[in-house]
Amino acid sequence: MKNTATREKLIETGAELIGQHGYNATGINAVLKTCGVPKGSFYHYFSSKEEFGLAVIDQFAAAYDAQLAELLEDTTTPPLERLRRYFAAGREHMHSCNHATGCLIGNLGQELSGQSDTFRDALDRVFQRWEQRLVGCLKGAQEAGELSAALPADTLASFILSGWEGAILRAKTLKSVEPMEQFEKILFQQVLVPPA
Amino acid sequence: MKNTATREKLIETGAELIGQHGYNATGINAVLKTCGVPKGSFYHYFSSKEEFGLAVIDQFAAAYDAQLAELLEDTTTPPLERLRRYFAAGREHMHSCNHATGCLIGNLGQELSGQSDTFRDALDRVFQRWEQRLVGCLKGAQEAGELSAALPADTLASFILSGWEGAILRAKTLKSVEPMEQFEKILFQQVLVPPA
DNA sequence: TTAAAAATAGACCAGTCAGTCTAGTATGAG
DNA sequence: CTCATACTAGACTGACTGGTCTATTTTTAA
Repeated sequence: MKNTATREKLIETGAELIGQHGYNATGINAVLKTCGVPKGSFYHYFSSKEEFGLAVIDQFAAAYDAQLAELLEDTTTPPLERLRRYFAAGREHMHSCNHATGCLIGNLGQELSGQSDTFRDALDRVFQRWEQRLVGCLKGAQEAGELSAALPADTLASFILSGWEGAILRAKTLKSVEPMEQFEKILFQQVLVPPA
Repeated sequence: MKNTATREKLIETGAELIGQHGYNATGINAVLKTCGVPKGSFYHYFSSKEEFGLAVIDQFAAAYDAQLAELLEDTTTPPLERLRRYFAAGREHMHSCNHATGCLIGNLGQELSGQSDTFRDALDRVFQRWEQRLVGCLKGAQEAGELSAALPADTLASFILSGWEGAILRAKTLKSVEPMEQFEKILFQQVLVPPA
């Protein structure tokens, strides 16, 4: 019968709590209590907390990537404008979580990549897929003549991802989206410039 | 008699372990065992784990700021060259810790700013002092004619700090300093440019 | 020399952690 | 109906958590 509803509920609740408090600070019992699932069910679907954590990452990454694709491959909008919309969506999300959650992948990357290679690999794959989406959008901008082709798209993508993740971190500690705005401002003013 | 040696040993060990495993994942007992100090001493010097964590942050921030000042205010070197040296030092540190530790303040900012306002405030103050050091160096560069005065130094400083922290995060998950190099490359090529 | 204060020492506590275990219920196949 | 499997249910375990407690040793000041 494969009742996946309970499994999904666990993952959804896990993503929420881990996003708010981190992986280590989120107890399995807290997840169970929040979504009203007994412990027996948890260990029926997941063999350990680590496997659960990886499932949370996978599910989040899939959903996030779909959203990313929708934004960055929207061919009815000029490439650089798509990027601006992506940044705007990130700022809105930051507001909506009271500057507390930020980016789940970034949070876990910081917390777990020194703790477990399994987690680090999983998170790095997410970052790389994400970077590839940026590369696609940047190449589109270069082909459309919106963006100088002097800089390689993959270097730019790495630069943007780093900067954006860092801006999210600063926004969390500052409790303000200002660092995200400042990052975007200079990025478009100095880096993502039209051909000379 | 104010024996501060034990206290310092605790803080030093704490910084090391928290840097490696994060705050929540570092138990007091582990700190005590590592540096051979009994629990009675710990609670003689610190009233709680939180107070201990704040002391670790303070001590780290002070040491880091001193190093930062030495690098960024070295008037025998042109301002932008000072910045390059600072980035080089960061990359070296990343190598020396096997891409595992990264930046203690960044790590804790990610892990704790959603968990405790006390920690968030302390970490934000560190970031802001850090940013001010950058502002000073950037203004020096503008005065020396190395850097266009078109962009406000404080916006630039925020941009650089965000980007650098994000690059450190990426370097941790990738286990390579490449993101740090790519960030530096584009920063100097596109952002920290001489007056037109 | 002595008494107060500083510091060391670690057994101990209640609570929480991830994970196990046994029992029971629901469901689908034959 | 029958039986195996999927799933629910939660009491329980041993290890570990931050923190307390009492006792002892060391140092300082008078």
